[in-house]
Amino acid sequence: MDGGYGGEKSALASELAQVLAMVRELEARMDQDPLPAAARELCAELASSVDRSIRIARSCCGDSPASGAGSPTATAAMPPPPSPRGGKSIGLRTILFVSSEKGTPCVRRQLRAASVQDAAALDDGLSWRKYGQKDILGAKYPRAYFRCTHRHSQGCLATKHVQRADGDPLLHDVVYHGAHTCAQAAHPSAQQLRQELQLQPGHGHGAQEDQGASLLALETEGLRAGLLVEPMTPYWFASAAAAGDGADFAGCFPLLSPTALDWQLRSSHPAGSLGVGIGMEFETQFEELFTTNATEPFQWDLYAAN
DNA sequence: TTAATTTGACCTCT
DNA sequence: AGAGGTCAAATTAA
Repeated sequence: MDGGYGGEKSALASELAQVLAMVRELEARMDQDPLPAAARELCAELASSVDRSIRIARSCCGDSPASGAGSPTATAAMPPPPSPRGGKSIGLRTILFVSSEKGTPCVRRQLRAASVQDAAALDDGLSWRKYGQKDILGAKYPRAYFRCTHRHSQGCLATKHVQRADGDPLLHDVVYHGAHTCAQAAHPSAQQLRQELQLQPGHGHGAQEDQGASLLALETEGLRAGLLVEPMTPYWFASAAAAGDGADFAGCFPLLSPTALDWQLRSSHPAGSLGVGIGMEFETQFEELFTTNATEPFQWDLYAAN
């Protein structure tokens, strides 16, 4: 352990290095033929990364968040990197996409390591055996395929594949297919995965069945949100301030969809009335809500903003 | 010696 | 035909 602020300094350094890499990539794309979607994605990533950097810097330097929103206890409890789910993974930020593509539910996580060294620790605590690796068209890094070590001995069909994100060696895309049915199914990670895999379209959210739709679950530092979205299209959070006028919900985050529609995530949970400032960055709101009300389940709904 | 990883070949799907 | 996913023999590590 590197007690004190060592870990956070390293996280900050890697976060800033990532920002730099994205800026350079963005610069390079400016000269190309219109690639609005790619540029927009980069901008969203950039904004999100800067936001995280600022928060890390604040926590490292003992700077108060100065927002006036949220309770002091909440901000004091905030920064230590989350310990996501029992395993050795130091996964710092997780985004879950629960999809029903090809009829087989899967869970997609984006795990960011604090440093290149930490990337090896993106282990989820479960035992996997690598059975293949493939270069993916247009991707900088190959995709590695894993299946459960106990596939043959216990007939466990769980698989996953891991791919490093282009332009960001710290970001890993992990897609899980199937839940563990072997002995390690009792492992916290496997149990959570099983739970997530049960979040399928038409189940448990009151959302109507929609042909080809997927359930998108977002998780930031353990706080979860679930919503029904269009078929497995990538979504990004915009960092713009929310504008939930007239709504009863204090927690209201903008979600930018590739269909050019603006969406808003609204919390119907009492936690939404915790006095969180509307103008704060969504991730900060997420963390504020989570740290002040971590034990409560959250329910979210997706609204078109226009 | 056993288990895990690597890697080229093969299969399936679009 | 090409891309993604899986198989299995060869190789490496424990």
